[in-house]
Amino acid sequence: MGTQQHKATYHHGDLRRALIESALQLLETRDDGDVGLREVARHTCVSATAVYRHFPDKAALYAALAAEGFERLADAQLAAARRAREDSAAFRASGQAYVRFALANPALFRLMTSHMHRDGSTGVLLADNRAARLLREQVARLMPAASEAERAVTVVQAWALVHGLAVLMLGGRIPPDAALIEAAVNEFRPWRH
Amino acid sequence: MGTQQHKATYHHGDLRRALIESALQLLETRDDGDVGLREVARHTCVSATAVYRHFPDKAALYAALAAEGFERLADAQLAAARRAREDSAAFRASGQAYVRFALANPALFRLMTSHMHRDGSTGVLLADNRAARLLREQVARLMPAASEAERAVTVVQAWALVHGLAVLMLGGRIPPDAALIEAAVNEFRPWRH
DNA sequence: CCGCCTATGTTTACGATGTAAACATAGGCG
DNA sequence: CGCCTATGTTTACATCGTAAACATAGGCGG
Repeated sequence: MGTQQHKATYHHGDLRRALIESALQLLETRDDGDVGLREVARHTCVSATAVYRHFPDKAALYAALAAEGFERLADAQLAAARRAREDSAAFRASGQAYVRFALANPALFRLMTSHMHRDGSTGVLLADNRAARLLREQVARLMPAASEAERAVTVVQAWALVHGLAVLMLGGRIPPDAALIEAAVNEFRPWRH
Repeated sequence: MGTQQHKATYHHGDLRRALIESALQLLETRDDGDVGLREVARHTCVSATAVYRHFPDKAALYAALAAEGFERLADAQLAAARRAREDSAAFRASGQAYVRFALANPALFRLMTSHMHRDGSTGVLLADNRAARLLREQVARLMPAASEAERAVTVVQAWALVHGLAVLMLGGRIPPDAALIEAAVNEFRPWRH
């Protein structure tokens, strides 16, 4: 079955990491973002309460998973942006990458966004900021003449657009069509007046 | 305590309705969209399993709540649209109403969108379609010269924009600022080329 | 008007979950 | 070498969703 192996020693080498990867692995088999504490413990061949040696509670596990997810999302966006050889193309590419990431990792994406852990203690905001920083830089490059406030609004618009696309497509309220993603993202060009 | 009263008779007058309203009432006290079957039953002064006489399972209750929520959302948008005396103003007003509804009813909105019941048996899609229909009509009026495909893309963009705004603000990733809502929604005018 | 039938609630029960507390062991540091 | 602490296990409990068996109320046929 899909369980991990090793566990040769009583003391697991790095259980924290193993738990996170078990959970991520389990998330790929689902479409809702619910993993279950005991479930990931089982999948890691470890006692249910062993999780509590590495995470204070379920929310903390989720926070770690979300952090990992945000890292991967930012990586995907940066990679897509780098593949483009023009600023506006890079902007659009990273936007499309956002939506594609959500569609490719539905459960993980849902966990990142739906189970929003409001406490600022986790690394989530930092990871999130990597993507946010890229977005701000892109907008600044595309709208050099605009005021800071105008750019801020554009940042919010762009983020909301791709996030809304992702969520609506994941929820089945909009067809998860690749062409539609392209069209909806590419038509967004607020810096032309 | 916040519990309902009556229950004079053994047979509740209209328990189904009472359960739904208890649940909606409970949702107002939360910010995550989780109500709990037993919790609703308790709040209605009724046995836990009585719920199953009116809903096959928890998902069905959620579907009913979501349906109710979508009705209210559509009402809010239609009302906002009617208050405007110009087409583009109505369009913007109903968009802002969408976001404001989400911020005013965080738990209900989250229940509607996050716990997406994929089965098409419920009335959710119908209610949802009331708002979707309004949106399509508005876009058609605003872009009379555009092709059907262009309009479809604009519909998706507009929907994604307000939905993304709502979700990101609810998640605390964007400040839930009234001025920001206005700016982000009003700057969206894709029918000008 | 009476008695049964069915719709509607209740009780009890079961498995699963998140988590606290007490216990066990392994491996590094004195 | 022996203890101490970090890490994992066992046991236990409250809660949850839900199934099954039971109870009652109130309308309908006689």
